[in-house]
Amino acid sequence: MSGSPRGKAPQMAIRRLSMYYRTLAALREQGVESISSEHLSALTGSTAAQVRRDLAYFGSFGRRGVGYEVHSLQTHVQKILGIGEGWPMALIGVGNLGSALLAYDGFPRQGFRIVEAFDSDPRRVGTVIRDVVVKPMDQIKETIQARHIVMALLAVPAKAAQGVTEQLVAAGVRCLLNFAPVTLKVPSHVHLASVDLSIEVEYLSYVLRESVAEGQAAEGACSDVPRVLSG
Amino acid sequence: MSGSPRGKAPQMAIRRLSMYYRTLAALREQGVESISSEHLSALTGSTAAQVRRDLAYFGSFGRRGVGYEVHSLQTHVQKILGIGEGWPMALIGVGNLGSALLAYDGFPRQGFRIVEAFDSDPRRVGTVIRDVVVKPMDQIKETIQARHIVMALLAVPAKAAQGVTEQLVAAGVRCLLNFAPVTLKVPSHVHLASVDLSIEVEYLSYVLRESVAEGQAAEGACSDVPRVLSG
DNA sequence: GGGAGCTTGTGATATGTTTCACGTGGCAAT
DNA sequence: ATTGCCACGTGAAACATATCACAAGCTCCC
Repeated sequence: MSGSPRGKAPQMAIRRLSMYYRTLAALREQGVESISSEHLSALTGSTAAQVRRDLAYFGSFGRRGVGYEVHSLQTHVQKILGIGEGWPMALIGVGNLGSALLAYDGFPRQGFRIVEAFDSDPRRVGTVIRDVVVKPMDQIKETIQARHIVMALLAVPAKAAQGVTEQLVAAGVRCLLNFAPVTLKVPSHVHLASVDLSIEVEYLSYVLRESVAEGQAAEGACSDVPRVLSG
Repeated sequence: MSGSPRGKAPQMAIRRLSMYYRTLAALREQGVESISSEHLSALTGSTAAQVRRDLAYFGSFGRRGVGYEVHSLQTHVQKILGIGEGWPMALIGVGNLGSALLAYDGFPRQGFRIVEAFDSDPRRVGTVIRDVVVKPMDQIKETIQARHIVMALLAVPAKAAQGVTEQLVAAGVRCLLNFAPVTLKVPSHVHLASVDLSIEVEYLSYVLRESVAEGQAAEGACSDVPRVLSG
Protein backbone atom coordinates (compact mmCIF):
# COMPACT_ATOMS: atom_id res chain seq x y z
CA MET A 1 0.00 0.00 0.00
CA SER A 2 2.80 2.39 0.59
CA GLY A 3 4.94 4.11 -1.96
CA SER A 4 8.13 3.24 -0.17
CA PRO A 5 10.63 1.83 -2.64
CA ARG A 6 12.17 -1.48 -1.71
CA GLY A 7 15.48 -1.22 -3.42
CA LYS A 8 16.34 1.39 -5.98
CA ALA A 9 14.58 1.55 -9.26
CA PRO A 10 16.82 1.65 -12.32
CA GLN A 11 16.39 4.74 -14.42
CA MET A 12 15.08 2.66 -17.24
CA ALA A 13 12.32 1.50 -14.95
CA ILE A 14 11.34 5.11 -14.35
CA ARG A 15 11.20 5.76 -18.05
CA ARG A 16 9.04 2.72 -18.56
CA LEU A 17 6.74 3.93 -15.81
CA SER A 18 6.16 7.02 -17.93
CA MET A 19 5.06 4.81 -20.78
CA TYR A 20 2.79 2.82 -18.52
CA TYR A 21 1.29 6.05 -17.27
CA ARG A 22 0.53 7.31 -20.72
CA THR A 23 -0.95 3.99 -21.76
CA LEU A 24 -3.10 3.82 -18.64
CA ALA A 25 -4.44 7.30 -19.39
CA ALA A 26 -5.41 6.16 -22.88
CA LEU A 27 -7.03 3.00 -21.56
CA ARG A 28 -9.08 5.04 -19.13
CA GLU A 29 -10.34 7.24 -21.92
CA GLN A 30 -11.41 4.09 -23.71
CA GLY A 31 -13.33 3.00 -20.64
CA VAL A 32 -11.08 0.04 -19.82
CA GLU A 33 -11.22 -0.60 -16.09
CA SER A 34 -8.83 -3.46 -15.52
CA ILE A 35 -5.64 -4.72 -17.15
CA SER A 36 -3.09 -7.47 -16.69
CA SER A 37 0.68 -7.07 -16.73
CA GLU A 38 0.62 -9.20 -19.86
CA HIS A 39 -1.66 -6.84 -21.71
CA LEU A 40 0.01 -3.67 -20.45
CA SER A 41 3.38 -4.97 -21.55
CA ALA A 42 2.07 -5.66 -25.04
CA LEU A 43 0.85 -2.09 -25.31
CA THR A 44 4.14 -0.58 -24.18
CA GLY A 45 6.62 -2.88 -25.88
CA SER A 46 7.85 -4.34 -22.61
CA THR A 47 7.40 -7.77 -21.05
CA ALA A 48 4.92 -8.90 -18.42
CA ALA A 49 7.65 -9.74 -15.93
CA GLN A 50 9.24 -6.35 -16.44
CA VAL A 51 5.99 -4.51 -15.83
CA ARG A 52 5.49 -6.36 -12.58
CA ARG A 53 9.09 -5.81 -11.49
CA ASP A 54 9.01 -2.11 -12.35
CA LEU A 55 5.91 -1.63 -10.25
CA ALA A 56 7.26 -3.79 -7.45
CA TYR A 57 10.03 -1.26 -6.84
CA PHE A 58 7.34 0.99 -5.42
CA GLY A 59 4.70 -1.28 -3.95
CA SER A 60 1.94 -3.76 -4.71
CA PHE A 61 -0.73 -2.25 -6.82
CA GLY A 62 -2.46 -5.25 -8.36
CA ARG A 63 -4.64 -8.11 -7.22
CA ARG A 64 -3.47 -11.66 -7.77
CA GLY A 65 -5.59 -13.59 -10.14
CA VAL A 66 -7.20 -10.39 -11.37
CA GLY A 67 -4.76 -7.78 -12.61
CA TYR A 68 -4.52 -4.04 -12.07
CA GLU A 69 -7.37 -1.58 -11.72
CA VAL A 70 -6.55 1.01 -14.39
CA HIS A 71 -7.60 4.14 -12.55
CA SER A 72 -5.95 3.21 -9.29
CA LEU A 73 -2.71 2.16 -10.97
CA GLN A 74 -2.62 5.36 -12.96
CA THR A 75 -2.98 7.36 -9.78
CA HIS A 76 -0.15 5.47 -8.11
CA VAL A 77 2.19 5.88 -11.07
CA GLN A 78 1.31 9.54 -11.22
CA LYS A 79 2.33 9.98 -7.60
CA ILE A 80 5.54 8.03 -8.10
CA LEU A 81 6.58 10.19 -11.01
CA GLY A 82 5.53 13.42 -9.38
CA ILE A 83 3.19 14.30 -12.21
CA GLY A 84 0.46 16.58 -11.07
CA GLU A 85 2.60 18.53 -8.69
CA GLY A 86 2.24 21.08 -11.44
CA TRP A 87 5.91 21.99 -11.56
CA PRO A 88 6.19 25.24 -13.48
CA MET A 89 8.94 25.30 -16.10
CA ALA A 90 11.05 27.99 -17.71
CA LEU A 91 12.15 27.88 -21.34
CA ILE A 92 15.42 29.46 -22.38
CA GLY A 93 15.78 30.11 -26.10
CA VAL A 94 12.75 30.80 -28.25
CA GLY A 95 14.10 29.85 -31.66
CA ASN A 96 12.63 27.14 -33.84
CA LEU A 97 12.99 24.43 -31.26
CA GLY A 98 11.96 26.63 -28.35
CA SER A 99 8.80 27.64 -30.16
CA ALA A 100 8.02 24.02 -30.83
CA LEU A 101 8.42 23.25 -27.14
CA LEU A 102 6.06 26.07 -26.22
CA ALA A 103 3.49 24.62 -28.58
CA TYR A 104 3.99 21.02 -27.48
CA ASP A 105 0.74 19.94 -25.90
CA GLY A 106 2.20 16.89 -24.23
CA PHE A 107 3.52 19.05 -21.38
CA PRO A 108 0.28 20.65 -20.20
CA ARG A 109 -1.51 17.36 -20.69
CA GLN A 110 0.84 15.75 -18.15
CA GLY A 111 0.67 18.65 -15.76
CA PHE A 112 3.81 20.49 -16.76
CA ARG A 113 3.54 24.08 -17.97
CA ILE A 114 6.05 26.46 -19.46
CA VAL A 115 5.24 29.64 -17.58
CA GLU A 116 8.23 31.79 -18.51
CA ALA A 117 10.34 32.13 -21.65
CA PHE A 118 13.61 33.97 -22.22
CA ASP A 119 15.66 34.92 -25.25
CA SER A 120 18.73 37.00 -25.91
CA ASP A 121 17.50 38.32 -29.24
CA PRO A 122 15.91 41.77 -28.72
CA ARG A 123 13.62 41.14 -31.67
CA ARG A 124 12.04 38.22 -29.89
CA VAL A 125 11.84 39.81 -26.45
CA GLY A 126 8.34 41.08 -25.77
CA THR A 127 6.61 38.81 -28.24
CA VAL A 128 3.87 36.59 -26.90
CA ILE A 129 3.68 32.88 -27.75
CA ARG A 130 0.96 30.73 -26.30
CA ASP A 131 0.23 33.28 -23.59
CA VAL A 132 3.86 33.44 -22.54
CA VAL A 133 5.72 36.75 -22.83
CA VAL A 134 9.32 36.38 -23.93
CA LYS A 135 11.63 38.13 -21.46
CA PRO A 136 15.25 39.21 -21.81
CA MET A 137 17.98 37.01 -20.40
CA ASP A 138 18.91 39.42 -17.65
CA GLN A 139 15.58 38.78 -15.98
CA ILE A 140 16.21 35.06 -15.59
CA LYS A 141 17.36 35.15 -12.00
CA GLU A 142 14.72 37.39 -10.52
CA THR A 143 11.87 35.76 -12.43
CA ILE A 144 12.87 32.22 -11.56
CA GLN A 145 13.31 33.06 -7.93
CA ALA A 146 10.06 35.01 -7.72
CA ARG A 147 8.05 32.17 -9.25
CA HIS A 148 9.97 29.40 -7.53
CA ILE A 149 10.73 27.65 -10.79
CA VAL A 150 12.82 24.52 -10.39
CA MET A 151 12.78 23.03 -13.88
CA ALA A 152 14.15 24.61 -17.04
CA LEU A 153 14.26 23.63 -20.69
CA LEU A 154 17.43 24.71 -22.44
CA ALA A 155 16.96 25.36 -26.16
CA VAL A 156 19.82 27.74 -26.89
CA PRO A 157 22.73 27.36 -29.31
CA ALA A 158 25.51 25.03 -28.21
CA LYS A 159 27.94 27.87 -27.58
CA ALA A 160 25.61 29.65 -25.17
CA ALA A 161 24.50 26.54 -23.27
CA GLN A 162 27.09 26.34 -20.51
CA GLY A 163 26.84 30.04 -19.68
CA VAL A 164 23.07 29.96 -19.49
CA THR A 165 23.24 26.81 -17.40
CA GLU A 166 25.33 28.60 -14.85
CA GLN A 167 22.85 31.44 -14.67
CA LEU A 168 20.02 28.97 -14.15
CA VAL A 169 21.86 27.09 -11.44
CA ALA A 170 22.66 30.36 -9.70
CA ALA A 171 18.97 31.22 -9.87
CA GLY A 172 18.13 28.03 -8.03
CA VAL A 173 16.96 25.70 -10.79
CA ARG A 174 17.12 22.06 -9.72
CA CYS A 175 16.40 20.22 -12.99
CA LEU A 176 17.55 20.90 -16.51
CA LEU A 177 16.42 19.38 -19.77
CA ASN A 178 19.10 20.24 -22.29
CA PHE A 179 18.57 20.23 -26.05
CA ALA A 180 21.93 21.69 -27.02
CA PRO A 181 24.47 19.25 -28.43
CA VAL A 182 27.06 19.77 -25.70
CA THR A 183 28.13 18.11 -22.47
CA LEU A 184 27.04 20.40 -19.67
CA LYS A 185 28.75 20.68 -16.32
CA VAL A 186 26.38 21.05 -13.41
CA PRO A 187 26.80 20.78 -9.63
CA SER A 188 25.82 17.42 -8.20
CA HIS A 189 22.62 18.68 -6.65
CA VAL A 190 21.26 19.68 -10.06
CA HIS A 191 19.65 16.99 -12.19
CA LEU A 192 20.29 16.95 -15.87
CA ALA A 193 18.75 15.10 -18.78
CA SER A 194 19.62 15.71 -22.40
CA VAL A 195 17.86 15.25 -25.67
CA ASP A 196 20.43 15.09 -28.39
CA LEU A 197 19.17 14.72 -31.93
CA SER A 198 22.57 14.11 -33.47
CA ILE A 199 23.20 11.23 -31.11
CA GLU A 200 19.91 9.61 -32.01
CA VAL A 201 20.48 9.94 -35.72
CA GLU A 202 24.02 8.68 -35.47
CA TYR A 203 22.83 5.72 -33.45
CA LEU A 204 20.40 4.82 -36.21
CA SER A 205 23.12 5.33 -38.77
CA TYR A 206 25.25 2.84 -36.86
CA VAL A 207 22.62 0.15 -36.58
CA LEU A 208 21.70 0.62 -40.20
CA ARG A 209 25.29 0.15 -41.28
CA GLU A 210 25.65 -2.82 -39.00
CA SER A 211 22.51 -4.52 -40.26
CA VAL A 212 23.45 -3.95 -43.85
CA ALA A 213 26.94 -5.28 -43.24
CA GLU A 214 25.83 -8.40 -41.45
CA GLY A 215 23.24 -9.32 -43.99
CA GLN A 216 20.05 -7.78 -42.87
CA ALA A 217 18.51 -11.16 -42.30
CA ALA A 218 20.12 -11.13 -38.88
CA GLU A 219 16.69 -10.31 -37.67
CA GLY A 220 17.07 -10.32 -33.89
CA ALA A 221 16.60 -6.60 -34.19
CA CYS A 222 14.44 -4.93 -31.77
CA SER A 223 11.88 -2.33 -31.86
CA ASP A 224 12.91 -0.37 -28.90
CA VAL A 225 16.08 1.18 -27.87
CA PRO A 226 16.42 2.11 -24.26
CA ARG A 227 17.75 5.48 -24.37
CA VAL A 228 19.19 7.56 -21.81
CA LEU A 229 21.57 10.12 -21.44
CA SER A 230 21.74 12.64 -19.10
CA GLY A 231 24.31 14.39 -17.74
CA MET B 1 43.97 -1.72 -37.37
CA SER B 2 40.76 -3.26 -38.50
CA GLY B 3 37.28 -2.13 -37.79
CA SER B 4 36.16 -5.61 -36.94
CA PRO B 5 34.21 -5.57 -33.68
CA ARG B 6 35.35 -8.00 -31.05
CA GLY B 7 32.14 -8.65 -29.19
CA LYS B 8 29.05 -6.53 -29.43
CA ALA B 9 29.03 -2.93 -28.39
CA PRO B 10 26.25 -1.92 -26.00
CA GLN B 11 23.95 0.75 -27.32
CA MET B 12 25.14 3.14 -24.69
CA ALA B 13 28.65 2.70 -26.03
CA ILE B 14 27.44 3.78 -29.45
CA ARG B 15 25.82 6.85 -28.00
CA ARG B 16 28.99 7.71 -26.17
CA LEU B 17 30.93 7.32 -29.41
CA SER B 18 28.74 10.07 -30.82
CA MET B 19 29.80 12.32 -27.99
CA TYR B 20 33.45 11.44 -28.50
CA TYR B 21 33.06 12.23 -32.17
CA ARG B 22 31.61 15.64 -31.53
CA THR B 23 34.28 16.43 -28.97
CA LEU B 24 37.04 15.30 -31.29
CA ALA B 25 35.67 17.58 -34.00
CA ALA B 26 35.77 20.51 -31.60
CA LEU B 27 39.30 19.65 -30.48
CA ARG B 28 40.45 19.56 -34.06
CA GLU B 29 39.05 23.02 -34.66
CA GLN B 30 41.04 24.19 -31.68
CA GLY B 31 44.16 22.71 -33.20
CA VAL B 32 44.60 19.97 -30.60
CA GLU B 33 46.44 17.06 -32.18
CA SER B 34 46.60 14.45 -29.47
CA ILE B 35 44.46 13.45 -26.49
CA SER B 36 44.44 10.85 -23.71
CA SER B 37 41.47 8.74 -22.69
CA GLU B 38 41.61 10.57 -19.38
CA HIS B 39 41.21 13.95 -20.98
CA LEU B 40 38.59 12.86 -23.49
CA SER B 41 36.53 11.31 -20.70
CA ALA B 42 36.62 14.56 -18.75
CA LEU B 43 35.30 16.44 -21.75
CA THR B 44 32.45 14.02 -22.36
CA GLY B 45 31.41 13.22 -18.81
CA SER B 46 32.58 9.63 -19.06
CA THR B 47 35.50 7.80 -17.44
CA ALA B 48 38.89 6.98 -18.88
CA ALA B 49 38.32 3.24 -18.66
CA GLN B 50 34.98 3.60 -20.37
CA VAL B 51 36.45 5.55 -23.25
CA ARG B 52 39.08 2.89 -23.79
CA ARG B 53 36.55 0.08 -23.53
CA ASP B 54 34.12 1.75 -25.91
CA LEU B 55 36.81 2.13 -28.52
CA ALA B 56 38.13 -1.37 -27.90
CA TYR B 57 34.87 -2.83 -29.19
CA PHE B 58 35.99 -1.70 -32.60
CA GLY B 59 39.73 -1.82 -32.62
CA SER B 60 42.92 -0.25 -31.30
CA PHE B 61 43.21 3.35 -32.27
CA GLY B 62 45.68 4.77 -29.78
CA ARG B 63 49.36 4.48 -29.00
CA ARG B 64 50.45 3.23 -25.62
CA GLY B 65 52.23 5.78 -23.54
CA VAL B 66 51.02 8.54 -25.84
CA GLY B 67 47.27 8.68 -26.31
CA TYR B 68 45.12 9.11 -29.38
CA GLU B 69 45.82 11.20 -32.44
CA VAL B 70 42.74 13.42 -32.68
CA HIS B 71 42.30 13.46 -36.42
CA SER B 72 42.84 9.77 -36.90
CA LEU B 73 40.52 8.82 -34.04
CA GLN B 74 37.83 11.12 -35.36
CA THR B 75 38.06 9.45 -38.75
CA HIS B 76 37.76 6.01 -37.21
CA VAL B 77 34.76 6.95 -35.10
CA GLN B 78 33.16 8.55 -38.11
CA LYS B 79 33.48 5.32 -40.04
CA ILE B 80 32.15 3.25 -37.15
CA LEU B 81 29.06 5.41 -36.83
CA GLY B 82 28.48 5.63 -40.56
CA ILE B 83 28.60 9.41 -40.52
CA GLY B 84 29.58 10.75 -43.87
CA GLU B 85 27.74 8.15 -45.86
CA GLY B 86 25.45 11.12 -46.41
CA TRP B 87 22.23 9.22 -45.74
CA PRO B 88 19.39 11.32 -47.08
CA MET B 89 16.45 11.66 -44.69
CA ALA B 90 12.74 12.28 -45.08
CA LEU B 91 10.71 14.35 -42.63
CA ILE B 92 7.05 13.58 -42.06
CA GLY B 93 5.05 16.33 -40.41
CA VAL B 94 6.02 19.95 -40.88
CA GLY B 95 4.39 21.49 -37.82
CA ASN B 96 6.28 23.34 -35.12
CA LEU B 97 8.58 20.48 -34.35
CA GLY B 98 9.05 19.45 -37.97
CA SER B 99 10.03 22.99 -38.90
CA ALA B 100 12.53 23.04 -36.07
CA LEU B 101 14.04 19.80 -37.35
CA LEU B 102 14.35 21.25 -40.85
CA ALA B 103 16.20 24.21 -39.40
CA TYR B 104 18.42 22.17 -37.08
CA ASP B 105 21.94 22.67 -38.29
CA GLY B 106 23.36 19.74 -36.36
CA PHE B 107 22.16 17.34 -39.06
CA PRO B 108 23.94 18.80 -42.09
CA ARG B 109 27.01 19.42 -39.97
CA GLN B 110 27.21 15.68 -39.29
CA GLY B 111 26.46 14.71 -42.83
CA PHE B 112 22.75 14.02 -42.55
CA ARG B 113 20.34 16.00 -44.72
CA ILE B 114 16.58 16.24 -44.81
CA VAL B 115 15.91 16.09 -48.51
CA GLU B 116 12.15 15.53 -48.55
CA ALA B 117 9.31 16.73 -46.35
CA PHE B 118 5.67 15.67 -46.22
CA ASP B 119 2.54 16.97 -44.54
CA SER B 120 -1.14 16.14 -44.64
CA ASP B 121 -2.25 19.76 -44.26
CA PRO B 122 -3.02 21.19 -47.75
CA ARG B 123 -2.08 24.64 -46.51
CA ARG B 124 1.45 23.50 -45.85
CA VAL B 125 1.86 21.42 -48.98
CA GLY B 126 3.83 23.31 -51.60
CA THR B 127 5.54 25.65 -49.18
CA VAL B 128 9.31 25.71 -49.22
CA ILE B 129 11.35 25.55 -46.04
CA ARG B 130 15.11 25.54 -46.18
CA ASP B 131 15.09 24.58 -49.84
CA VAL B 132 12.80 21.64 -49.23
CA VAL B 133 9.37 21.58 -50.89
CA VAL B 134 6.63 20.14 -48.68
CA LYS B 135 4.83 17.34 -50.51
CA PRO B 136 1.49 15.71 -49.81
CA MET B 137 1.39 12.43 -47.91
CA ASP B 138 0.28 10.39 -50.88
CA GLN B 139 3.63 10.97 -52.53
CA ILE B 140 5.56 9.35 -49.70
CA LYS B 141 6.01 5.97 -51.29
CA GLU B 142 7.06 6.99 -54.76
CA THR B 143 9.36 9.75 -53.53
CA ILE B 144 11.10 7.60 -50.96
CA GLN B 145 11.61 4.78 -53.40
CA ALA B 146 12.82 7.08 -56.18
CA ARG B 147 15.39 8.75 -53.93
CA HIS B 148 16.35 5.60 -52.05
CA ILE B 149 15.67 7.16 -48.69
CA VAL B 150 16.23 4.81 -45.78
CA MET B 151 15.89 7.10 -42.78
CA ALA B 152 12.81 9.06 -41.76
CA LEU B 153 12.00 11.52 -38.99
CA LEU B 154 8.46 11.22 -37.71
CA ALA B 155 7.05 14.49 -36.35
CA VAL B 156 3.34 13.92 -36.72
CA PRO B 157 0.61 13.91 -34.04
CA ALA B 158 0.42 10.82 -31.87
CA LYS B 159 -2.77 9.60 -33.46
CA ALA B 160 -1.31 9.60 -36.95
CA ALA B 161 2.03 8.06 -36.05
CA GLN B 162 1.30 4.36 -36.44
CA GLY B 163 -0.44 4.81 -39.79
CA VAL B 164 2.35 6.91 -41.21
CA THR B 165 4.89 4.43 -39.89
CA GLU B 166 3.25 1.68 -41.87
CA GLN B 167 3.36 3.77 -45.03
CA LEU B 168 7.05 4.45 -44.47
CA VAL B 169 7.85 0.82 -43.84
CA ALA B 170 5.95 -0.16 -46.97
CA ALA B 171 7.99 2.40 -48.87
CA GLY B 172 11.18 0.71 -47.76
CA VAL B 173 12.42 2.91 -44.94
CA ARG B 174 14.89 1.09 -42.70
CA CYS B 175 15.33 3.54 -39.81
CA LEU B 176 12.82 5.69 -38.00
CA LEU B 177 13.35 8.45 -35.48
CA ASN B 178 10.03 8.96 -33.79
CA PHE B 179 9.05 12.13 -31.94
CA ALA B 180 5.43 11.23 -31.28
CA PRO B 181 4.58 10.13 -27.74
CA VAL B 182 3.40 6.65 -28.68
CA THR B 183 4.80 3.13 -28.78
CA LEU B 184 5.21 2.25 -32.42
CA LYS B 185 5.04 -1.24 -33.83
CA VAL B 186 7.57 -1.93 -36.55
CA PRO B 187 8.80 -5.10 -38.23
CA SER B 188 12.03 -6.44 -36.81
CA HIS B 189 14.12 -5.39 -39.80
CA VAL B 190 13.26 -1.75 -39.21
CA HIS B 191 15.25 0.16 -36.59
CA LEU B 192 13.48 2.54 -34.32
CA ALA B 193 14.63 5.24 -31.93
CA SER B 194 12.34 7.62 -30.13
CA VAL B 195 12.69 11.04 -28.64
CA ASP B 196 9.98 11.44 -26.08
CA LEU B 197 9.83 14.78 -24.33
CA SER B 198 7.23 13.74 -21.79
CA ILE B 199 9.35 10.85 -20.66
CA GLU B 200 12.35 13.08 -20.16
CA VAL B 201 10.40 15.65 -18.19
CA GLU B 202 8.72 13.00 -16.07
CA TYR B 203 12.05 11.41 -15.35
CA LEU B 204 13.34 14.73 -14.06
CA SER B 205 10.17 15.18 -12.07
CA TYR B 206 10.83 11.82 -10.44
CA VAL B 207 14.42 12.49 -9.50
CA LEU B 208 13.49 15.92 -8.24
CA ARG B 209 10.81 14.48 -5.99
CA GLU B 210 13.16 11.79 -4.83
CA SER B 211 15.96 14.18 -3.99
CA VAL B 212 13.64 16.52 -2.14
CA ALA B 213 12.13 13.63 -0.21
CA GLU B 214 15.43 12.14 0.84
CA GLY B 215 16.86 15.41 2.02
CA GLN B 216 18.76 16.79 -0.83
CA ALA B 217 21.98 16.50 1.09
CA ALA B 218 22.08 12.89 -0.05
CA GLU B 219 24.64 14.18 -2.41
CA GLY B 220 25.67 11.00 -4.17
CA ALA B 221 23.64 12.51 -6.93
CA CYS B 222 25.26 12.53 -10.16
CA SER B 223 25.59 14.85 -12.91
CA ASP B 224 25.00 12.32 -15.53
CA VAL B 225 22.13 10.11 -16.15
CA PRO B 226 22.77 7.24 -18.41
CA ARG B 227 19.97 8.14 -20.65
CA VAL B 228 18.36 6.11 -23.01
CA LEU B 229 15.79 6.78 -25.18
CA SER B 230 14.46 5.07 -27.96
CA GLY B 231 11.75 2.96 -28.96
C1' DG C 1 -16.46 -25.34 1.39
C1' DG C 2 -13.35 -26.94 -1.82
C1' DG C 3 -11.15 -27.12 -6.19
C1' DA C 4 -9.83 -25.06 -10.78
C1' DG C 5 -7.87 -21.42 -13.07
C1' DC C 6 -5.85 -17.21 -13.36
C1' DT C 7 -2.34 -13.33 -12.34
C1' DT C 8 0.41 -11.07 -9.13
C1' DG C 9 4.78 -10.45 -6.45
C1' DT C 10 9.32 -12.10 -5.77
C1' DG C 11 13.43 -15.24 -4.77
C1' DA C 12 16.76 -17.13 -7.72
C1' DT C 13 19.09 -17.09 -11.99
C1' DA C 14 21.01 -15.39 -16.19
C1' DT C 15 22.59 -11.81 -18.83
C1' DG C 16 24.74 -7.46 -19.73
C1' DT C 17 27.58 -3.42 -18.51
C1' DT C 18 30.99 -0.97 -15.95
C1' DT C 19 34.98 -0.73 -13.25
C1' DC C 20 39.34 -2.35 -11.68
C1' DA C 21 44.05 -3.46 -12.10
C1' DC C 22 47.84 -4.60 -14.50
C1' DG C 23 50.64 -6.36 -18.56
C1' DT C 24 52.26 -4.38 -22.85
C1' DG C 25 54.28 -1.38 -25.79
C1' DG C 26 56.06 3.10 -26.66
C1' DC C 27 58.68 7.58 -25.84
C1' DA C 28 62.36 10.48 -23.81
C1' DA C 29 66.32 11.36 -21.55
C1' DT C 30 70.52 9.98 -19.67
C1' DA D 1 71.48 0.68 -24.09
C1' DT D 2 69.20 1.23 -20.08
C1' DT D 3 66.01 3.40 -17.04
C1' DG D 4 61.83 5.65 -15.83
C1' DC D 5 57.53 6.94 -16.89
C1' DC D 6 53.29 7.05 -19.29
C1' DA D 7 48.80 5.59 -21.26
C1' DC D 8 46.63 2.10 -23.90
C1' DG D 9 44.28 -2.40 -24.27
C1' DT D 10 42.11 -6.10 -21.82
C1' DG D 11 41.12 -10.23 -18.66
C1' DA D 12 38.79 -10.63 -14.54
C1' DA D 13 35.88 -8.91 -10.87
C1' DA D 14 32.10 -6.20 -9.40
C1' DC D 15 27.91 -4.38 -10.19
C1' DA D 16 23.42 -3.57 -12.42
C1' DT D 17 19.55 -5.08 -14.90
C1' DA D 18 16.42 -8.32 -16.97
C1' DT D 19 14.34 -12.88 -17.09
C1' DC D 20 12.63 -17.07 -15.22
C1' DA D 21 9.74 -19.80 -12.59
C1' DC D 22 6.86 -20.60 -8.93
C1' DA D 23 4.38 -19.84 -4.41
C1' DA D 24 0.73 -16.95 -2.72
C1' DG D 25 -3.64 -14.95 -3.15
C1' DC D 26 -7.87 -13.91 -5.47
C1' DT D 27 -12.34 -15.16 -7.94
C1' DC D 28 -15.64 -18.06 -9.62
C1' DC D 29 -18.31 -21.99 -9.75
C1' DC D 30 -19.97 -26.18 -8.34
